[in-house]
Amino acid sequence: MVSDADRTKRPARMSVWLGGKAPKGRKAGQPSGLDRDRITEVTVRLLDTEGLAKFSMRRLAAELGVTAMSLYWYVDTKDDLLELALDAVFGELDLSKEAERGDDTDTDTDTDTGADWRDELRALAGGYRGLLIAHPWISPLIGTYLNIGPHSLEFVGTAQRIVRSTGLPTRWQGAALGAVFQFVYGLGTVEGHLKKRCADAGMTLEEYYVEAMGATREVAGFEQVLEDLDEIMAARGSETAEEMLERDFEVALDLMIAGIETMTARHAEADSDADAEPDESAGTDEPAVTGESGEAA
Amino acid sequence: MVSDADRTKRPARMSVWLGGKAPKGRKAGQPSGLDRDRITEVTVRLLDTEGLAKFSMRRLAAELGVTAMSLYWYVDTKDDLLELALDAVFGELDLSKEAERGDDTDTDTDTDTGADWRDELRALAGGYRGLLIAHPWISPLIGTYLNIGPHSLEFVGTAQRIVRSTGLPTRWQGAALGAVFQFVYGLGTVEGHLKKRCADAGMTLEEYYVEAMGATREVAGFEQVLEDLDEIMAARGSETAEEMLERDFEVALDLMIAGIETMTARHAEADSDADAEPDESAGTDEPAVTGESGEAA
DNA sequence: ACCTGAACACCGTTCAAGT
DNA sequence: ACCTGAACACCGTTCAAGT
Repeated sequence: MVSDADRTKRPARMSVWLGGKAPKGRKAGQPSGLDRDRITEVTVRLLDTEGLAKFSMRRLAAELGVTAMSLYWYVDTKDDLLELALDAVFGELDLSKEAERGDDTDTDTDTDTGADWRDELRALAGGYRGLLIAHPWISPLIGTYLNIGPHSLEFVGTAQRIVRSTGLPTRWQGAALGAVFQFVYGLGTVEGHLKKRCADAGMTLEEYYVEAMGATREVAGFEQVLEDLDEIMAARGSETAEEMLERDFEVALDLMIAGIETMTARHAEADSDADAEPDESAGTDEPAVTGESGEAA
Repeated sequence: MVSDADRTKRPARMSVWLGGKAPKGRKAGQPSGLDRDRITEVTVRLLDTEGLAKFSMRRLAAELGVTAMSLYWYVDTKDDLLELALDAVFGELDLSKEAERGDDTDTDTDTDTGADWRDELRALAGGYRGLLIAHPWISPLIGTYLNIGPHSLEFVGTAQRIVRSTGLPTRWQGAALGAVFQFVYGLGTVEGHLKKRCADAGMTLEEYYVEAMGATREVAGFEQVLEDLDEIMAARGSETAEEMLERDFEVALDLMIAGIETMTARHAEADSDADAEPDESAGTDEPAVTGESGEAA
């Protein structure tokens, strides 16, 4: 668990989304105008401005003009509240660029109908990265919780649908999903922390780099590592650090898209003797999806 | 910061590795037999067995048979201690399969000399994944700290060297490094948490999946997501959950290796008119390396 | 139905004091 | 040089009590 909520023993429900207390409040009769939505909203705002480490039930209560204990009327534990905040943030994703949820699973499974899935993948990955950068605190939460709120599931569902439409054999789709979204998760995590630290220190990204590289230089015996970095910095021309990060992200995505295409093609030519569809789904070895939505989220 | 150490204001050094107090202790004159190495060692053990959330200076002190305040003789803050523990764990990596650190940068830059870099990449990525699974607590730390301890830098240096030997144009190498190791970071993070949660709940991975999927089923409106998972589970045959994860990891790596090969080939044919080396390094747009070792680590 | 005060069992860290 | 006790300013959560 991310918070220290485990200091006390408790029935240990797996997630807020499973049979916890009903979302109390709704009718406007509340003395303090509190309800789950409002609490969640302010939680997100506080986490954005002050970070996960400084967030506390007492701090939140103060912000809402109420005692810390009042919050426990609406929420069982701090962890529950963090789960709510996490899913709320996933709601910011604009999934409109993606196909609507269809009832039939067989619509998009053709090998290479248009370049659509590439753009969809780039859009979704970009949105996810944006979330991780705008709200750095979600990163540890994603790793920790089951992540089965409605908005998170919508995201995972969209990702699944896109990967299904790549033409990649079914038994590799789980791996492709993991490759792309775990990469974005890792990158977004680092970028999020990086930008937060810059903001907190009142530095630009450029200034931070100089500082960090100077720091690394003080650790003896690793001149080679530094040399490589210097080379890259020197050669980057007029690009800002921001642009470098952006471009690296896109190149990495291109690399994975190329990988998906190549492996799809390899598979197609491997059974070109049969005229079976490249994604015949039954096989002795199917790909794993971790079940953990963190896998895709 | 990962710990609550920021509750007090402090000069805010960037890392333990930079001009902190010298690693006290060494001579055997200590009344309690304490020194940095021993403290770090026990810290790692406690983090492994009880997790980051339960780790505290007081708990550690108790384990060492000493008051919490004694620790501050050897270490400035809890964060410093966590940085030490993090780097210690990177020391477990066996980097022997990789080429020795060479002084000349031009040795391995040929386009495609042997299949070596593929195996090296798989070995290093596998080792990193193993670390994240064996010590789930390092994941948030990697995202948080500068990560410039000697063992971490050794790891980053090795990763750089491998990517340099792929034949990929220099301006894409940063992205490739990010793609592979951020992916492993993301995957390892989720797998680490997953296995820890299973262990804590006394469940097998299989049991946990059933539980988690049943849980997801309770959230109305996402039958499609579940259907896909069911399909995958049904088709996986005799494979254990463990084996599924393992194979997904390897397929994802294959996918990225295929991506690197494809992009290298594309680049080579793009300037096949000139006989320039594919990694001529100067360009208007060089790839970024975040400077943050978290980028590769 | 909703909110509070006091209390419990914790934190990281400082500081003056001991040996 | 190394370690301690007491203290400060915090935590999440419980529980009995208020309105």
